[in-house]
Amino acid sequence: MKIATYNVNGVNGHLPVLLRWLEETKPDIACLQELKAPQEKFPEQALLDAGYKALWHGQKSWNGVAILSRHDQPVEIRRVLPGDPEDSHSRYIEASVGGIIVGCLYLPNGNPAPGPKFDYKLSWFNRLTAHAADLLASKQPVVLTGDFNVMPTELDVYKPESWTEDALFRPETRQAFATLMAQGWTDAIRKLYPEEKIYTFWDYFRNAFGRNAGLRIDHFLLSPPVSHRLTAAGVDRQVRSWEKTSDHAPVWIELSV
DNA sequence: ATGCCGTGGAAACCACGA
Repeated sequence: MKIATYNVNGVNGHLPVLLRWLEETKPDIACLQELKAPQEKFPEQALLDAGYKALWHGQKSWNGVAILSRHDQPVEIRRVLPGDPEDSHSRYIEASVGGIIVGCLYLPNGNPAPGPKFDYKLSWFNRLTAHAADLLASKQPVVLTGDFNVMPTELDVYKPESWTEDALFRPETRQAFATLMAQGWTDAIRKLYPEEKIYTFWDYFRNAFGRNAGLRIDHFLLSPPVSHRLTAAGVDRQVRSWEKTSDHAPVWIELSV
């Protein structure tokens, strides 16, 4: 079973690329972030025609997350990260699909830091960590995936020294990620490729993709019952080279059944 | 060192992204 995650940076603006990627790589489950579309403007029919049933939580202009399945309809568990009734951003959706609990997330960017946006990032991270502990305690097979907006280590940044003050790489952010991982999650890419420079995002400008000036910020976190099923993982780098593409590339894992 | 590009929505610019 193949599960993928992809920050599409506008599900309608980049729909042709999304459909081409689904057609070419055929993930069984796909998690999307940055839909940038209100609930009623999600391209449900185009995805159904492509063979995918969807569950989504849209928002006008920004954010927005979705879970797609080639097989059974994803069964919604929640569409809000617990812990803050005032939080109006669509950044989390969770479903039972293919016998796995899939949490699809779009963690706040947090820049500029310090400041209120960075505070929001860290507080969102704390809520995620609290919820992740509950998920682990359930002993269920769980996959937490999406755009974490964190480069966990220097290996995950093309030029670490120029990112130390950035919200994606500040010590507080990396510490928050480390605290989450210490609960017992497995970083799928790092389990299989502990030493390789692997990126999932390249800026649109300064020829970032051509220079491979990238970041690894889209991650797959696997609970113990899932991590022992991991057989392969990778990044669909070629998608980033297509016309009218997202600034992120899809990431995927393969699980034994 | 830097939103230099790109999306979406409103308004012909602005917010936001990493």
